Amino acid sequence: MAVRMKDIARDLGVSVVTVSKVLRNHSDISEATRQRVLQRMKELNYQPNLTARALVTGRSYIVGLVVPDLVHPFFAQLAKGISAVLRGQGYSLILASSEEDPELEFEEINRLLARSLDALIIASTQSSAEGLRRLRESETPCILIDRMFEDFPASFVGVDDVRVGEMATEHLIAIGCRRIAHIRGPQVSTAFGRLEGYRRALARHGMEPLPGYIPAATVGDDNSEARGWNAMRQLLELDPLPDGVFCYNDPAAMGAMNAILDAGLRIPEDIAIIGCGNVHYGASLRVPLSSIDQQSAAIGEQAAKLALKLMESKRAARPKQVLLEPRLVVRASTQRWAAP
Amino acid sequence: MAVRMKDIARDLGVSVVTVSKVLRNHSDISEATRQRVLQRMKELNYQPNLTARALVTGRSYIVGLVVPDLVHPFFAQLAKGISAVLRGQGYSLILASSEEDPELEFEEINRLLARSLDALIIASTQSSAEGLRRLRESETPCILIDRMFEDFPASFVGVDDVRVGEMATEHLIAIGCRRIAHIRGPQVSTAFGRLEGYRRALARHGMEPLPGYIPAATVGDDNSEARGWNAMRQLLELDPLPDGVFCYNDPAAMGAMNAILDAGLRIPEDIAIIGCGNVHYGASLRVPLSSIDQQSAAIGEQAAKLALKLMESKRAARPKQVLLEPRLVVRASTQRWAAP
DNA sequence: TTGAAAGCGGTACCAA
DNA sequence: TTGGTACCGCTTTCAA
Repeated sequence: MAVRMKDIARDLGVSVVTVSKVLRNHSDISEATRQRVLQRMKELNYQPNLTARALVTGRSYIVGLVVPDLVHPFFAQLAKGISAVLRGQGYSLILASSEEDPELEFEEINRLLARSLDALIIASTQSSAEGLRRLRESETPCILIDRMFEDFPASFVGVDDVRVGEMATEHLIAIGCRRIAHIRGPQVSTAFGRLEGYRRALARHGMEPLPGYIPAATVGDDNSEARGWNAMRQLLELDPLPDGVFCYNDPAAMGAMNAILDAGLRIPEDIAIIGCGNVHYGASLRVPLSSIDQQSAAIGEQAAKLALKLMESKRAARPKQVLLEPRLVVRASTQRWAAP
Repeated sequence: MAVRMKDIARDLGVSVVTVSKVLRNHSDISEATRQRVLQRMKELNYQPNLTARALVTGRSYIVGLVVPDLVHPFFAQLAKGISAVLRGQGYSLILASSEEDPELEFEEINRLLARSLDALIIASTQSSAEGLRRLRESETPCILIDRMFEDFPASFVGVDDVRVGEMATEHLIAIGCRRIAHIRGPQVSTAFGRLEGYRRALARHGMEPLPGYIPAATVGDDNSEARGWNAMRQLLELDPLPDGVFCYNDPAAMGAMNAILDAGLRIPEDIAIIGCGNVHYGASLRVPLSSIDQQSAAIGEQAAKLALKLMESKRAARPKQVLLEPRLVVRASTQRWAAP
């Protein structure tokens, strides 16, 4: 069994309290005693039981992270960034995946709350903040990432998604596209924002989406790539064909690109494609993919730092919003000259 | 604050013990009392404090997972699979990333042990089992995945890496390659096994690696892709050039492919490439990548099931080995006719 | 400088 | 059927 304070105390003929104080560097312990205790701890390889400590202090040093899909590189990078920052401060990370299912997410949140987390970081899949009510009631510091809710008073870290949509669409316009479609994402703020940005950019240039140019993600497709492929198939039925497509994320863009190439069309000559997320293998694809960088590493880092701040502060700190600026990354899938 | 048993007991004029028994479906509670308690629990939305429960029962319902790199799709899929199986049984998953650093991994293991996990699943980055000594001493059920140690009596789930190496190399031979190089991985069992398989397959056909044909991964490269690129650059300096390369994983293969294409050579006409892992975007690459499927989903699932079994069994169950058979997936990067 | 006692939120055992 | 008591491993308070 594991070594306990009791064991050390017994061995040294001191009390448990004394051992506890040494462990936490209390000043009211004589140097001699301190040394003896430290010595014995080292010998026995003592590790304090964090569960017990959590119970009495109310601080678990555990942070929860809920993401829709771990395999999506964006969320994997996020998790990595968060984990790296927290590790340095002695925190552990409990990970839960919602599989893009609001119901499942709800259950996972409850389970996590039962573990008395010190903070929860979540890219929620809910379409309204209603499902997060219990989370708010628990008063656990909470940080939304990537996807936000207007009516939910929590901190948020993410990119400005309207800017994302504008940036991508403006870029397609700049390279000469005139019939620009948008493969949109599921019912979350990210997708809404990007769609809004797309509309605004078009409007600014006196354009608007042609009928059928905004195919919705098919429900039931198990991943973004399949959704992108299906949505692109729909677009390829249209007349006139789009000459540029802005996809709500990179996996969808990969699916769309495959659909285009399989149909015998060329990228970017016939149809230019831009995605979002800038996944790290984007440069190695059949056609290297232009993308709007979502700053996943920065989001993870900022979210973790914000979590640390919220956990340290005694009183409930005011929610804070961190909006990062997206960045355009141009690769072959949009590399062509502007039409005259 | 959160609702406690004490609150419910007080409200109903019963004892805490009674409440506790209802919660755990003890039979020695009258139906009437049971209903009243359940009723009140629902009203107050009671959630048992898992930390407290863990302290007294010695079961935390937490499983730890340590991987070298979350962003690597193989490990992301693994984590997803494990999490899915455990979720159904009420377990949570604490995730730690070792960043391929044995020292860091050592620290993470210690921290996890302090949380009294019920089991630990680990793709270890240690080059010997020595760093895992404390883990064994703790008697926490432990499951090695992907990478194993001969001299460490723990369960293992993974593919047969010698088979992986043989399969890849045999395939290159079958399509007509005669000068086959191998870009090898870091100092872990996976890499050793694949290298061994490569040698055996060559030997079986009366071949052997030419000098310089097994470039070592450059230390300091921050990821497999960069390693693959650098190693391929070394190979491209050689005379004669290899006409087939087996890479220890897919990211390395992607790096290698980029190096080849950037040098103006063709895949697979000049050099055929095969990787390992079968990452899910492999089909969308510049040249769709042939690969040996490592069964990441199956590994995750099996590891989680094995963990469940070990946790349920009272006495320390004997370590069990699960060796999965790899599968060859042929794509364009090795699609060419055998030489006459 | 040290430690006895109380308690964190539960569960186990046994007596009422 | 119900509940008192002890206890899990640690921290906090306060008296010695």
